[in-house]
Order: sequence, then C-alpha cells, then structure tokens
Amino acid sequence: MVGQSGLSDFFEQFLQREPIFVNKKVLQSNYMPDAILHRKKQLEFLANILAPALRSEKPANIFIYGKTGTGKTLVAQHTLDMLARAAESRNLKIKSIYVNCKLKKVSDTEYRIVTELARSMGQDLPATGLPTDEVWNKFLAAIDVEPQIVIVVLDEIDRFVSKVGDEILYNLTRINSELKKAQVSLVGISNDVRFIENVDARVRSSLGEEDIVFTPYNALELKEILEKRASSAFRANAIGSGVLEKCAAYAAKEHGDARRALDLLRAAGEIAEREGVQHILPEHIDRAEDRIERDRVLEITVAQPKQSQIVLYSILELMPNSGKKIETGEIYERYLQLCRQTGSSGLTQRRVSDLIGELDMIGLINAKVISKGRYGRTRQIYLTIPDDMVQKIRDKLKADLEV
DNA sequence: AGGTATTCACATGAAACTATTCTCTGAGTTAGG
DNA sequence: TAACTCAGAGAATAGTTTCATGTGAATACCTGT
Repeated sequence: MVGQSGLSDFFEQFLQREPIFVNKKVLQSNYMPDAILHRKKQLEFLANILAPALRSEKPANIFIYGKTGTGKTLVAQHTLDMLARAAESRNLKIKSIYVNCKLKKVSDTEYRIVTELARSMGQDLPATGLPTDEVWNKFLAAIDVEPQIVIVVLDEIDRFVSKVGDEILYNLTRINSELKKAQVSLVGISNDVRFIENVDARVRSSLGEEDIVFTPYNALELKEILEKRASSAFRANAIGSGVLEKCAAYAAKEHGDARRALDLLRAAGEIAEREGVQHILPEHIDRAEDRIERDRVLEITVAQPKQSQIVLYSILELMPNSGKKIETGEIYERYLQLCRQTGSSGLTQRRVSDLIGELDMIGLINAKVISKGRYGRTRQIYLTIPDDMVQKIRDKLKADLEV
C-alpha cells in the first residue's frame, strides 16, 4: 500500500514526466490520415473509375479485394471524400453511401441492410414491421428525387453474402433500370478473394466490371507508414531505435496487416507509459504482442456460446493432471459431470465432438485426430493458450458458469 | 514370419427435430378529412 | 379512408439429436514353413 504522501508524490511524478503520447488517435484504426502511403496505384485507379461521376456519367461498378489491414477501406473513403469535395465545388450532385456489413447491427438480414441504405439517404424507418420490398421502394424513392449519382459502398460484403445470400446484390445491380433520374454505382469491398467466385453469375459480371487488388504491405512499406503516424502520435524522440523496424517485421509476418502494426505500436506505447519510462524500446513491442494475444484469447473465450465454454472449461480442468494430452472421451465425461452439477442435461457426444472441433478452429486448443490402433481412434488435444493464462481463463469461466 | 481379420473409440455425415428469429399479412386503431 | 401498429401465422435459421457409416493401426488369429 502506498501511503498518502507517497500517493501524492506519485501524482506529482506522473505530471513531471513528459507524456509519451501526443495524439493517440492517430494510431487508431479508424483514423484517416491526409496522405495514404504506398497505395498510389490503387488510389489512382479508383479515382479514374469514379471520375466520370463528375461529368454526370455513371461510373462502372467496382469490386475491391485484399486482406485485412491493407488499406481498402481507407482508400475507398479517401477517394470518395475527394470526389465529394470536387463535386461540391462544382455544384454537382454526387452522393456516397457507406455501409459496413460487418457491424452486427446491420449484417444479419437483407431487410436491415436495405434499411441502413435507406436511412443514409435520409429516410426514417422503423427497425421492424415493414415488408422488405416496401423498404426497397422507399430507398428507390429517396434516391430518385433528383438527377444525381449515388455511389454505394458495401464494406465486407463477403460477410453478409455468406449469411443472407446474393439477392440484394442482384437487386442493387439492376437498380438503375428502375430509376428515372438518378444513377447508382456499386463499390464492393471484400476480404476474401475467392468470394466473387461463389456469387451468382449475373451479379459477378455486373459487380466486377472493374476490380482492384490490394496486395499486402511489405515490411519496408509498413515501416514507412508507422514512421509517418508515429511522428504525429508520439512526442519527438519517444521511440527508441529499432522499434518501428521490429513492429513492422512482426506485422509483415502476418500478411502485412497495417492495422495490426498500429495496434502493436499503440499497445507498446501504453506499456511504456505505464512503466514510466521515457522511450519505447523494442522489448516493449514483444510485451505488446503478448498482451494483444492475451486480450484476443480472453475476448474469444468470453464470446463463446455457453456450451462451448463448458467444454473448454472441462479441458482446462483436465489439462494439468493428465500430463500434456487428453482425449475426447475424458473431456466428455468431465463435461457431463459438470452438467450434472449444474443440473443441466448436457449435449450428446456427437455435438461435443463438433464443439471440440470448433475450439480447434478458433485456435484455443490444438486437436489432432490420431489412431491408437486396437484402442480406437480419437482426438488428441493440447492447449495453445500460454500456461500463465490458463489459470486466469479457468477462473473467469468458473465465475461465468457458476460451477 | 507373414498375412488377414477384428476391434476399439471415436470421427464424420446426413437427416430430422426444435426453438428462436424474421418477415409479412390482416385485423384493429388512430387521425385527419 | 389512409396510415399506422401489433399480434400471430408461416418461413428461415441455428443449434442439436438421432441414426448410420467410416477409419487407422495395434492386436488377435491363422497358415504354411
């Protein structure tokens, strides 16, 4: 315990120190820098395609794809901003609608997406109660009030197409034939390169009139991006030598994800700040990665459905006293035991087997199917969660599940 | 020794069932004309 | 009378169970040397 005088000393000291961060927002993933590095080709290409809008011609539909953190959203939003500005100064009617299909609020159904589109056109709609085509009509009416070009950006479309199907896309691609005054162009953004292959052929040909590929950043490019952001995010000289290089190298290893690189740098800064040191050092990056990984594991764990959590808890309980590897049978027994304790009936082994498979997919555990010859065939399971985390997660689950 | 057949302990698949969520219709309600 | 609200019917969906079939190799069982 720190005594009273000690505590005020602490605050004094805290204020005496120069802060490491000047503007932390710059490192957040939704921050929009005024210049985008290493995406010149894509920017120009996209601008080229959209430019006809300034002459009141309908731009071609575009399909953009690339892995996460390669700047797709950034480039799209930036280009649209510029376009809007150019249009404004010339008094042209160009509107853009941006819908991120990943957000839970939107993603589930066709209804919700169309509602979202109509809302951003200024329509006020109830969350439920209306027929879908009614909402379509409202959306159409809202667009068609005057001659204008509307650019609809659907971010992460792969998400909802896998859930909802491609009917909306089909409707959207043919929307122009129903409009008298306005015209609509589509911009689809997807993380999944193969996504376009699983879409209805008619939609494919019309959405993919043009496409842009975003290749991952390499370590050098990442470093430059980090340098740029870091210079306005941190106090001058706050970054030790080799820090950005290390950060970039880490992120480049994971398919050149710039968002991850920035997260890493921000976390490293926070750690350094808490330690009260003046500079960020390469070792802070290591610790930041560790922390991010922990947060991720915990987050995933908590987000699991209840049954899956119970299965995971069973695994965690069994882990220490059976050496390194355990098998499906053991887990199921333990699982049933837990269920009896809480008075619930428990799932079938069939299902638990699937749940174990899912936990493996997520990466919380590592399950390998092996055959033990005369003694059957099973999954051999070991944890991928770091040892010192196991205890914490177990306690967390224990509390959540009231076991 | 070498070869074949068994057997274990689940994995993996398919179909059916169930509870929940969504969409949509029509009855009832409200408000304006 | 048009517009709106809301309950409930029907469709879509996710999660699960039931039934059925598949799997890889250690072991048991032959078979002829």
